[in-house]
Amino acid sequence: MKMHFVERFTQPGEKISLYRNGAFVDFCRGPHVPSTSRVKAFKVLSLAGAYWLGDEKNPQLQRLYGTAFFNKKEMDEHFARLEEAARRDHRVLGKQLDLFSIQEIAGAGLIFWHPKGGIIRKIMEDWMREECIRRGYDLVFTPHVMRHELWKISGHAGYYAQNMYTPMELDDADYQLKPMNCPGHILIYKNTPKSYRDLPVRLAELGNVYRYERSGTMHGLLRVRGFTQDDAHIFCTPEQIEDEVVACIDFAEAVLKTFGFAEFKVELSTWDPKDRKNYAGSDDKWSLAIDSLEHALQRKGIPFRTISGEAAFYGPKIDIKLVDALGRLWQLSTVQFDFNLPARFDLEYVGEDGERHQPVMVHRALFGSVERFFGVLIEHYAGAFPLWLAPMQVGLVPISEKHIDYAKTVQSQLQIAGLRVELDDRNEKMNAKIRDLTMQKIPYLLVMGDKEAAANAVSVRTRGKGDEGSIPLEEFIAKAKKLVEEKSTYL
RNA sequence: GCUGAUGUAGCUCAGUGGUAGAGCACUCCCUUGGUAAGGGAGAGGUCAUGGGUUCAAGCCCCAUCAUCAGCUCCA
Repeated sequence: MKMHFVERFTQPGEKISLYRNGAFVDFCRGPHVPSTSRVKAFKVLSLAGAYWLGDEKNPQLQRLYGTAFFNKKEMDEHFARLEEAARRDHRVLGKQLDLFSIQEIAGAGLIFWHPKGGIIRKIMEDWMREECIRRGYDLVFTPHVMRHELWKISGHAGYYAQNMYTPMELDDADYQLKPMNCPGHILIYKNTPKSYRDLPVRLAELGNVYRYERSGTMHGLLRVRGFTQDDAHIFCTPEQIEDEVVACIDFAEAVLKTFGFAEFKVELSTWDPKDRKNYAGSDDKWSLAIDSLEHALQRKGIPFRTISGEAAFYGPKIDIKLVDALGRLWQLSTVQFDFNLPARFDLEYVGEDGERHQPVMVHRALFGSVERFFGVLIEHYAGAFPLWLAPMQVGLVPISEKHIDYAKTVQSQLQIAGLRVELDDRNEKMNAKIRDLTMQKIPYLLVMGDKEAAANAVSVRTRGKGDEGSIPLEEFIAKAKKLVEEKSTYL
C-alpha cells in the first residue's frame, strides 16, 4: 500500500518525508507526533471497511478508527458530546415519543408519520404554506406519477435514471414516480402563454418525491426513499433574478429563525470555467447568474464561502447549512439556478419588445425535505419541542379519581382555547402520572386536587422548571395562548 | 451497493443443541395518593423470512430482508 504512494510521489523534484517513532519509520506527508509519549489519552472507536483511495470500485481495506487527545479531560469532553448526540438521536426519540416509524413490511426508507409526528408536520406545513402565500407564491399540486416521456424531455430519464423507481406499465404508456417536482411546475407554467407582466411566476408545492437510494445509505428521517420537498420554482426575467434571490434568502432566514435555529453558514457553489464542457447554458448566463447570487448575498450582508466547481451542471447555487444545538452542520435549504430545463422545455414569455424570450428559472427548497428537517428539529430540541410545536402541549394530572370531573372541565376549556391536551385519568398515583408525562417531554403539566377545583385554578409544573404553584385557569390559558402565538422557544 | 455486526413479547434486553424468560408498557383487582415509578393477578411470542444439518434448532450452516457502524452517494 505504501509502495503505491512511494511510486506516485517520488517523481524527480518532488519532496517526500519520512517520520520516525522509535524503531517505526513511516513514509507519510505527516505530521506525526514527535513522540507517542505526547498522547496522554486515546481510545479505539470502531472497525469498518473503507475503499482503497476512497473509490468504491477498488477493494476494501479494514480501517481501525481511534482518537487521541493531549489529556484525559479533552477526551472525556469529546465522548460526552458523542453521548449527548446519541441521547438526542431522532430515531430513538421518534420511538420514545411515538412520532414516526419505518416498517420493514412496507419497505426501507419509507416514513410513517404517527399522530404526534403528524401534528408537528401539519404545523410545519401550514406555516410554510401561509408564508408562501404572504410572499407572493402560488400553491400548486402535481401528480406523483407521470409518463416516462416527460422524464425523457426533462432529462431525468437519462442523467437521473439510477435514482428513479423503475417505470410501471399501464395501457400503452410507462409511468414513473417523480424524483423531483420541477417538470410538473414547468408544465403548469407552459399551459398558458406568459407575458413579462406575469413574471415572476412563483409556483410552490409540498411535493412528495421518490428516489431510489442504495440499500446501505438510509438513515432514519435524514436519508429516505420517499420524502416531501417544500419545493418552489420561480420563473423570471434576468433583471428580476437578484431581487428574487434576496427574497429567497430572506425566506430561508425566516424559516430557520422561526424553528429555533440561530446560526447558519452560507456557501456559494459556482462552476469551474476551466471545465466548460461539463456545464449547460451560455457563458453570459453563468456569469449573470453567479453575479446575481453574489450581489444578493452582499446586499443581505451575509458572509459566505465561494466554492468553485461545486455547482450543478445546470446552474450555480446557494446552500444554507444550519447549525444545531450541538454545533453540527445540516444542509437543508438550497437556492439553485437552472439553465437546463427552460431550454429543454422551450419555456418562453413575451417581452416588452413583443419578442419571445426564455425565462430564467430558480429552484428553491427551504426545509429541503420535510422529513429531514423534522429529524434535525427532533435532535435540535432533543424532543422537548417549543410550545407551538409540541404534539401534547398540556398534560392534566388529577390527584385522585375524585378530581377527574374537574380535570375534564379544564380539558374542555383548554381545547376550546385551541390547546392540545392529554388527560391522564389512569388509576395511578399522581407521582407516576407526573413521571410518565414528564418523560413525554410535555411543556406543561397541570396538577389539580381539591384546592384547585374549589378555586377554578391549576397547579402548574413547567418542563425543566418543576412545580410553580397554583394560578387561576384563565391566567394559564392566556399565558399559553400568548406563547403559542409568539412561537416562543421559552416556557 | 460494499465491509463488519445485529434481528427473541408493544419497548429495552437475557437465553450458546433438549418444555421460550425478565423489567417496563397493556388488562383486571386492591389502593384515592399533593409534584419523577404504591401493591397484586392476568394476558401477550411463526424466536426477521425461506431453506439446510440434527433424534432434536431461538442457538449450527446457506440465502434473502431489515437495522446499526462505516465506506460511497445525496434533500
